[in-house]
Amino acid sequence: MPQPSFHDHDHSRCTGDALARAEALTAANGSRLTPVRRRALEILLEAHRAMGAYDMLNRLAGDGFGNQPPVAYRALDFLVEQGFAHRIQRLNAFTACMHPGEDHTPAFLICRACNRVAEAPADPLCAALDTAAAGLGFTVERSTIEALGLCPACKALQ
Amino acid sequence: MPQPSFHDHDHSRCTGDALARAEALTAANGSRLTPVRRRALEILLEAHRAMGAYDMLNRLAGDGFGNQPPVAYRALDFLVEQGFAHRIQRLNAFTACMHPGEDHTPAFLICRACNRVAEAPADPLCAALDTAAAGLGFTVERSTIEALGLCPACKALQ
DNA sequence: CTATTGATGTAATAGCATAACACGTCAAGA
DNA sequence: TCTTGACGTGTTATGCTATTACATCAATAG
Repeated sequence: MPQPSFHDHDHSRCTGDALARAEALTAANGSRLTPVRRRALEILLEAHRAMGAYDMLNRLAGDGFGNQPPVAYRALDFLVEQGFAHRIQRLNAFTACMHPGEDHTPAFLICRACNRVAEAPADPLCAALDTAAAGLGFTVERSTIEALGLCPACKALQ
Repeated sequence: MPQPSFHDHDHSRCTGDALARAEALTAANGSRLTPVRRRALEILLEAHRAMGAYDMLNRLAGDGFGNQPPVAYRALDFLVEQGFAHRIQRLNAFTACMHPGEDHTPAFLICRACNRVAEAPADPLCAALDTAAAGLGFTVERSTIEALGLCPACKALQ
């Protein structure tokens, strides 16, 4: 199940998979995938693109949940903590994780034309970063790797 | 002239150097290092740490420049465009570039305790990222590499 | 001389994020 | 059973970050 956003794929299936995995993981670790949280994850998965907290808030409010910012931020923070979603710094936005439960630090490829985001494997990159940092006496706890550019589809349209 | 922020160094000298280089570079490329812009760069260099746009704005306003946000954002955007400063996505903040004119894409090491930021060389990392992205058909134009963790000094205090 | 460009100043607004408090539920332990 | 504590949710209010739009001015090219 290779790269997500820049390739065609059975979307309903990947959404269902991710939800099922989220259920399983939360059940296993004692945290709770409550209705808001679950719905937030569904929305992220269905959107299949990076989504701002306020967009999420509107969707949640439309579904009968609260309509104040903390509602969205709390749900999103939970999903990020659990590894079900990632935060894209550059976009102030969130995106569903394509590999929940695998404990990875991905690189994000952000298309500046269509705004889609893909995850790319970045474990070797992170390792290199850790090493470089260690050389300066710095201990890395979390890393952010994001690239802005053009996805294949948008490049073709230029 | 190795790593900046996490080591002692002659700070007034590095500030002067950077300013002089900025003068030279702008003179050479036809852009103008106007008073606000120059002052913004001085402030960044003297602060020697990442600084939010509104902190910058206060400093600039105190020096007799305008006191509306665009004043700070325009100066900072200019400095970033010219390569005299970098934006730290994770902090919504800006920091003076330690190697102006060298056209590099650094990695930033952000200490979560003292909030200081150091630049680490990241050209190999960027190259790896470009390659990984190219494998997915994605063309990288700009990359952001930031690590959050503990600097040597703060680690020692734990 | 004037048309254009670039820089600055200002007002207004949009967008992102969090602190603080109230309330309800549920489960563990007295 | 009662109660206490932890957690989750809702809401108010606020603060921080960033941009759009418009007016003004100076320098310069034609």
